[in-house]
Amino acid sequence: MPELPEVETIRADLERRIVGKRIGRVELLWPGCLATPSPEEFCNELPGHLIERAGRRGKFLVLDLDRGASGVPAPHPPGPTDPAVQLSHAALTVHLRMTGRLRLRLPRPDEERPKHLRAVIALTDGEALWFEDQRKFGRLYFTRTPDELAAVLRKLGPEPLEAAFTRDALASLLRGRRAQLKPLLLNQAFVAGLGNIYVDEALWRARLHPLRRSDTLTTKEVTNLHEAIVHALHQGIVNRGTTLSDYRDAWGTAGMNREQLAVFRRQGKPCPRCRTPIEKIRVAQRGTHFCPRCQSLPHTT
DNA sequence: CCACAACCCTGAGGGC
DNA sequence: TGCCCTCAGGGTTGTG
Repeated sequence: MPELPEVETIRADLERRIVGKRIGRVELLWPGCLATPSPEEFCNELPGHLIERAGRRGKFLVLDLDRGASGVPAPHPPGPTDPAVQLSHAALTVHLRMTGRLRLRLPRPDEERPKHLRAVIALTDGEALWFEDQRKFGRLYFTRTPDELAAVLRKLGPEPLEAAFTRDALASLLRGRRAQLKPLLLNQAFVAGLGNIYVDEALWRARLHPLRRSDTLTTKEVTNLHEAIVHALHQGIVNRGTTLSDYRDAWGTAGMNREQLAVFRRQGKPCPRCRTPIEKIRVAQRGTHFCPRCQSLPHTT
């Protein structure tokens, strides 16, 4: 399940390898993976665009494209320093959801294609971006204006690894919320990029019970939670992501963060801090792992 | 705002 | 071998 660290790993790898390259032929092997626009528009309009940047927003990978469309004049030709130049760009956005993979490879002429290949974005230098997805939850978005891209990303909360996400910012977000911590942190509108793995890991590090109500945290606990979120995500990135079964980076290689996990899918195994066996419960329809001793729930809930 | 559940989907693993 | 059931879960949608 690719979360922020996994998407960030893929983004950083792609950034070095595909920026400045041009998109060639596009194949949709399973059109259902396309969120927007129509398959015809996608296959006809995407080729020719130059990839200018590999960005990320939460768990979305955003490839910024030039305006492409050779020969089509801009609606209102801007001057060379006009910010509208930036704002006019198209984008190819990917959400990997559960089992999605994005791989950059040099296809061999006679090779067999994997069963779960859903889309192929060829580059004009001969390489190709493969979008694979066993469970068909992942989605591609081709947007042609900043407004269209903004509509895709509009519900996302703040980026937890940006400078603006301070301890005080988290405290301010928490103010007035009364949900349980686990579902709140999974909510992408609250903070963008956390998923089941890193929420469990962050709550363990902060010594907070997943069912703890968000409006009962002390100042010190908010500080701990902030530090724990940032630490869990950074550690995931340093280790190039967590591979439980499906996740692979842009070269098809597994991440190494699984060995560093304190609680996730470690039920019955000793807590790295206190050796108490890790427990697994179900919260918000998600498997939730925690140390019953380190992360005890106050009697006041 | 919050909790809950169905839905989208495939493959792995258990029971018989 | 094979069939049925459960489980895995990110995000959307709808209900209360």
